[in-house]
Amino acid sequence: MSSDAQARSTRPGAARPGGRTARTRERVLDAVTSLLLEEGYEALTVDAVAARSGVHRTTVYRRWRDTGSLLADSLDAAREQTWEPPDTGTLLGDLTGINRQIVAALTEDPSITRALIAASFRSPAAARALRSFWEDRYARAAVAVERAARRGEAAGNVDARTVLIASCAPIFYELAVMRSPATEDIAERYARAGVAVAARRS
Amino acid sequence: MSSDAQARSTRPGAARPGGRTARTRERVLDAVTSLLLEEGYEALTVDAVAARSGVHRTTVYRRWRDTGSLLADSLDAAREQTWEPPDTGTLLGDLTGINRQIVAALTEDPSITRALIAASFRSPAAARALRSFWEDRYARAAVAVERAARRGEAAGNVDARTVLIASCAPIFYELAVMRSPATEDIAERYARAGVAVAARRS
DNA sequence: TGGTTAATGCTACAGATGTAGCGTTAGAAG
DNA sequence: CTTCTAACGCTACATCTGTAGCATTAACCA
Repeated sequence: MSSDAQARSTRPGAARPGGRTARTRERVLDAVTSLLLEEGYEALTVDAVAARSGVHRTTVYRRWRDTGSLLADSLDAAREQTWEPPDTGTLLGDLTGINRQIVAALTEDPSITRALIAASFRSPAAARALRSFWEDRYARAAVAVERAARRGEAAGNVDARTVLIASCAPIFYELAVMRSPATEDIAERYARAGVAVAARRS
Repeated sequence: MSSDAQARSTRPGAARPGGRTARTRERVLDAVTSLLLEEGYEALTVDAVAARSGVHRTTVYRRWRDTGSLLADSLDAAREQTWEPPDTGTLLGDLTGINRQIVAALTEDPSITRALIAASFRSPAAARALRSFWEDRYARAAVAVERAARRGEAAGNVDARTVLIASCAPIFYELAVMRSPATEDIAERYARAGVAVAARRS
């Protein structure tokens, strides 16, 4: 399910998905990923993508509208659908593991996750992609909270998403919004916050 | 202390702060605030600010460099330095009150806070202003956690900033990053997360 | 009061965003 | 193999960003 599948139902690519259209799409998205890796998000301009892909810039604008859509579609194409949360035997361990992945995603260079967040403020398509990606992650990670409840680490009536947000949101906030330097313990510190929320009976 | 005071020590405004320089600054910052209120953040272009203020666009670029700096300087000029956290008698009440203020700031239209976050991804000056503003708020709000510790609601050795981030970060995350719709209970829900973190002995 | 020069005004330029109109090419169907 | 037309290529345009160089104005000091 592509992030602009709806758009493509009335825009280029719907009536003739074969041959040239698919080739254009592949060349453009390849250019996006290579540009991101080699030059970073600042260099991801429509002009640069067009030049590198050999596809004309007006065609890129017609099909993707802005760099946020390009980024969203590129991530969408490369997305692994098999992510599962770690299962370490304790809620603290599971949440710490998830947080470590987020820390890594936000501090790597170039950080696609940070690029997507930045793009989301200018591009509705990027905002939708960001939101759906993480909502999917939280839905998949809910099982970690349910396991904790069965072990007695979490209250039975606790909302899994609230626990996960309590654990993850401070990581996004510190590293992506406030750009605080990443400390060694940040993943575990806020995982403990998630544990505290889970344990609290409401 | 202005957000680009350092810049102005070597750039326009340092040697001749009187008369014309001050007038130019005032006219430009007035144009920024009125543009923000009337047209929103998307309309806040250097060209529009220059046109409205009557100051030439190259002068705006010379003194502020980008719209993020304009925004940061404008906020800085209007900033009230007297904020204090609510004192309701319970930690939950205090944190809920703080969160309600953040919810209001992020959902009002136009939201200057959201505009500043958006700008921070493109403008170092805006990023600095955002960070310093909220660090100041957390420092001032720490007293609420200390009061809670004296009442026995919080562990004595708990880090106040961690509690505040646990309470506030999910609000920023949901409303500013993920753009989830604001629910009625969101302020209190994550204030409870802060309370849980505070109560937990570490 | 006049001289110095900081600060501003102005023109020009290079690059990026995003759109409009029209010509061209190549899938898809008969 | 021919026809139709979706998708693409191309040119042109308007707007915005950000910078460079030079002319002009007005603050500040002697």
